[in-house]
Amino acid sequence: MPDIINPTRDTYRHGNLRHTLLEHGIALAREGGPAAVVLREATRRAGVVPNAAYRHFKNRQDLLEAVRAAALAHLARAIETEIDAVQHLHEPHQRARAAFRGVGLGYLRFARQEPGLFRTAFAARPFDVKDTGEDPLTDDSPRGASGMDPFQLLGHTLDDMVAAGLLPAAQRPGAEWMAWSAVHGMAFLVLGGPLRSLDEPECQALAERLVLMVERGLLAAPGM
Amino acid sequence: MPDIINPTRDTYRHGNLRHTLLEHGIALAREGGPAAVVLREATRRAGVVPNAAYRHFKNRQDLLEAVRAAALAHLARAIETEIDAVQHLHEPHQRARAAFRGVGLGYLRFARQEPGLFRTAFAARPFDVKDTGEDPLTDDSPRGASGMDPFQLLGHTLDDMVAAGLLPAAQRPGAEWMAWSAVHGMAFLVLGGPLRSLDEPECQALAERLVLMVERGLLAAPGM
DNA sequence: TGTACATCAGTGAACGCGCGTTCACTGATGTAC
DNA sequence: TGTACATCAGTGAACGCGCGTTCACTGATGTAC
Repeated sequence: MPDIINPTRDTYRHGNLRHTLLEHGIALAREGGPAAVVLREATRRAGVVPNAAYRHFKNRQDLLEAVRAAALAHLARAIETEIDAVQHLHEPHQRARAAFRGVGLGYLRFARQEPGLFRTAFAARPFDVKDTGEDPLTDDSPRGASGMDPFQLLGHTLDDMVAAGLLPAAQRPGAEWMAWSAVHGMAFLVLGGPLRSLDEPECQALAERLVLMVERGLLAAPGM
Repeated sequence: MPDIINPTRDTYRHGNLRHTLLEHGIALAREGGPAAVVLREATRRAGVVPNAAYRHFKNRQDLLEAVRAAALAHLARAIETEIDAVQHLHEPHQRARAAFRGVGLGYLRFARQEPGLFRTAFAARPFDVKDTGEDPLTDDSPRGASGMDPFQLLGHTLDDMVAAGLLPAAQRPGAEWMAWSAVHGMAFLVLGGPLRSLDEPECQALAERLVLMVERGLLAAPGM
C-alpha cells in the first residue's frame, strides 16, 4: 500500500483523495493557521490538479471546516491524554482536581505546541456567517477517542468535581464558560498577545496559577 | 471647514488625507474587522486615487497598525469611562472593587458593542511577524484620555486593590495576566465562539460572574 | 467468461477578481531673493 | 510686491499575483446481461 500522502501515483484514480487532501489541509493549518489552508496548495501537495478537489469538497470553505474539525479532534485527544494520566489516582477528590487541572493545562499546552492547529480550531468565522445550528455529522468529527469534543470533556470534569464535593452543585451550571474563558484567553495572550515571548517554564507557571484561580474563584456564589 | 471625511473636494490638495484615510480605516475595521481594512477601499471613500495613500502610509500594513492603535485607544476610553463612573465612591474598598469590576465589564461591553474594532485591536499578526520590541511612538497612540492603554489601566486598578487591602501584595505580580486572560477569553466566546447568540442580559450575567471569579480566585496563593 | 455501458474521479484550460504596489507624471504651495 | 524654483501631494496607467471556481473533457472502474 503506497503512502497515502505521496503524490507519486501510477494509477489514474487516486483512490483516497479526500483523505489525502484533508491530511494536507491539516498540515497546512499546522504550519500557518487557518489562512494557510489553501485549496490549490493542498491539491499541489497531493499531486493532483486543483479542480480535482471539487469531487470531494464543495468548496474551499468545506475543506477548511473539515480541517477545523480535525484540529478540534487533535485538541480533544491532547486533553484526553491528560485526563488518562490521572486515572490512577483513586481518591475522588484528588482525581477530580487533577483531571480538571489536566484539562486546563492540556488545553494550554496544545495551544503552545500546535499553534497553527489551535488557531484553526477556533478560527473566527467571517463576520456574517450564520450559525447553522447543529453541526452536520460527518466522518470528520471534532471528537477524540472517547467520542467527546473538548467542551464535553471539560463538562465531565466539572461534573466529577461536583460529585467529589469540590464544587457546589449550585455553581455547576455555566461553569464551563468561566473555565473556558480563562484558559482560552491565556492561550491568546501566549500565542498572539503580549506573552508571546514567554518561555516554557514561565508559561507553565502562569497556566498553573490560572487553573488554580479558576478553581478557587468558581466557589463564589453567583449574583453577589 | 469642510467635513474632513467628505470626498468632495475643490482643491487639488486634500489637506488632511492621512487623517481622513485613518478615519475611513477605522470605519472599515468597525464594519468588518481587520480583514476589512483595505487600502483601496479607504482611498475610494476618501475620494482619492489608490496610490495617494502611499504619501501617508508606508503600505497597507502601516495603515492597519494605525487603525489597530486607534481601536486600542477606543477601548482605553471605554474602560476609562467605567472607572470614572465609580470615582464618586469614597470608601477605598468599595471604589477599588468597583473600578476593577468596571475594567472587566467595560472590556466585555466594548467587545460586544464594537466587535469589529475589538477584533482589530487584538488581531493576530501574521505568523512570522517579529516582535519589534518597543512600539514606535506615533500620534496614533493606543492610549485613552488618561494617557494609559488598556493594560495600564488594568494595572492601576490592581494596584488600588492592593492599596485597599483587597488583594495581597504577594499576588499582585502577574495578576494582570490572570484577569486579562479571563476577560479576553470570554470576549472570544461571546464574539466568535459558542456564546455568540447570547443576549445582552445573559452576557452581562456571565460577565459579572467572571469578574467575581477572578477577584476571588486571585486571592489564592500561587505555587500551591 | 466476455462485452456494453453507466458512473464517476481526475484532467486541461481558462476566467475574473480585487488586491497591493510601482512608475513617471502634473498641479499647487510656500519660501528665498 | 513680484518672480523663480524646490518641494511634495495627488494623478493616471499599469503590473503581477495567486487565488477560487467553472467548463467540457477523458480515462478507469465495476456491474448487468
